[in-house]
Amino acid sequence: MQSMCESAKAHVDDLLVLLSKSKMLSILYVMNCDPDPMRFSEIKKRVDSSSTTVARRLGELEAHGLVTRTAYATVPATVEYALTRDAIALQPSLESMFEWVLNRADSSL
Amino acid sequence: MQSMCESAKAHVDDLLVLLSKSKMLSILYVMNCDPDPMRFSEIKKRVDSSSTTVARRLGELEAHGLVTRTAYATVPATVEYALTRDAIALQPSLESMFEWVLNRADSSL
DNA sequence: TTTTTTTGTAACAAGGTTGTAACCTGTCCC
DNA sequence: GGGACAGGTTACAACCTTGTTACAAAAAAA
Repeated sequence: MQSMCESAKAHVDDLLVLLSKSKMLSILYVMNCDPDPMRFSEIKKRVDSSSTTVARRLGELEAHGLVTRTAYATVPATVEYALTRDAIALQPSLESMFEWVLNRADSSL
Repeated sequence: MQSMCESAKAHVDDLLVLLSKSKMLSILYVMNCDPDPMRFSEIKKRVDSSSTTVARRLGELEAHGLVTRTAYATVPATVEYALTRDAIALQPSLESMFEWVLNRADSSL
């Protein structure tokens, strides 16, 4: 953590801060569960959070190149979010982390 | 996320909130890197955070049964923290997540 | 005409979180 | 007596983050 060059450390911190934001792991997880692009309302429903927070998180993910946003000129508007290749590379970690979480939640009942 | 019984959902949320707290992933990661128990000052130095935050995080981890705290009556006091078996089970996920993070930080230089 | 739908944004108050600085315990050493 | 050390705790101000509410747009349905 402390033994790297300054800029690498900054990038690592940046990513850890990103991943540690509320609902971030959940969003990445639900998007990973389903390989198809997902609509805003579907993500919001699955992670069970406010529009504001979901919109903020998706914006942050897009800014970091982890999701793409595609808007269609339908009525009413349709917007699809998809994970980028980089984000998909995170899939195995997320899956095993959630497996651990679910396991632990189960055994604590 | 939304399709489970209420209490399981609460436990999952609880764990996700825990893991999403600042420096939490870093603490678990540095403790995983080295299999030996680790002292407070060593953890603090490696994750580069304030005593207050490190103490709070370690307390939360202990409350969740993810670390054990052992105090020795040396002079001055020595306290060692160790991951529990449960926390060690999270190791593979953390390792591959950090690998992804480091990779990504590297390529963005 | 009014309502409904999707996908957001803006403002704001309430609450949560952080680091800093000060302090503490207990013993050894000067 | 006065440090120094490890491992914290406490108080507090500053900052960050959250949800809520209101609003938007455009067309189709009631």
